[in-house]
Amino acid sequence: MNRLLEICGPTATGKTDLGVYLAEKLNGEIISADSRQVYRGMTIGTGKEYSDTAKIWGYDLAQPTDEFSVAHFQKFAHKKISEILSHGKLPILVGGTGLYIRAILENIDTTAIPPNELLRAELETKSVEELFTKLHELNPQKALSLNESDKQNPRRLIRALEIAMSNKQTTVKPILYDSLIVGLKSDMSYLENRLKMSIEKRMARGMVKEVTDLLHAGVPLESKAMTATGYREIALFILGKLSEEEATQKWLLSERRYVKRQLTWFNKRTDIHWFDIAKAHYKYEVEEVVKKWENKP
RNA sequence: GCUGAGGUGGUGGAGCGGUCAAUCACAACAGACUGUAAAUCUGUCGUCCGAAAGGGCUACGUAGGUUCAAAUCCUGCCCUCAGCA
Repeated sequence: MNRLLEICGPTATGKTDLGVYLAEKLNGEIISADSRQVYRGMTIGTGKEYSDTAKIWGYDLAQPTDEFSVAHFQKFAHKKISEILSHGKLPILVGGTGLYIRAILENIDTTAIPPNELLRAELETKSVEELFTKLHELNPQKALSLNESDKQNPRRLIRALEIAMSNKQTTVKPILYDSLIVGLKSDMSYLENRLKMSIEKRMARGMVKEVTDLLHAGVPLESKAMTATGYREIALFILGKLSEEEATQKWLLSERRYVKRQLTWFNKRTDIHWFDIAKAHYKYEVEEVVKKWENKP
């Protein structure tokens, strides 16, 4: 089976950095699995990094006002991975968006069913109880499989209904790659420190200008792209609703909360090889593990 | 110094005699996750015992008082803010 190296972990742990390092050593190319780096014009705030030596795919796939979701990513990534493989190189999937990674490694199948905007608009007016009742009528099995949290999550209920009402059949897709998953993390106080520094760096690099440009280009404050951490906060600063100090403070807070959600997601997986980025030579340890995996028949 | 407003849990901020360990929001902590996923949603959240039901203890600036009962009413004191001097 084709090999795929996967590097995951919370934000600001140096995943791309490690990816570039390994790409050089192992003749690989990187694909970013990040739901916000796909947007053009969102560079500083989403932490895009560029390398002269390693190819990085997956940036700037859409306009911030475009519709973009896992399904688009899945299609893109599968295609890109097979291209890289056909050149005899190692594909390295690098990112912090759990669902996107899962869509590739486990090949999520409901992505074949597209959104139905009309239906969504209609369902959005209903209460979660009504949505649940309706789902229970159409697909009792799915309805009963939902946990207490999802039963009260309108977005998930609407999507479940969308699937239940679609006439397209989903087929279980096979797993396509033999993958090694490397995870990067450290303890929270260490990560928080890195977040702080990363925000300072991004501000110095021109985050305010980047957000100003987006606003001038007509990207609405409520748009999905603008929910990326930091963007709304800085936009509010630009609009005079927050001081710079307040804005960066709130930004740090949302980064922190994002990191925790990412860790909740990744910690659940049992197939991740974790490395502590606070350790001086973790890169070499990763390299060793990866090489062993690569040389295995 | 005088006048007015106010001091509530980690924070903002309700409550204005009993149903108050105190609405709500935020933060914190834990969790969910199959086309919005950096999104969305759930649970916990004074403290102690308990698996739970439930129970104990300490709390609404501070010291007293009134009352069967006070975060809520009265008085002194301390502090904060606004206006006048």
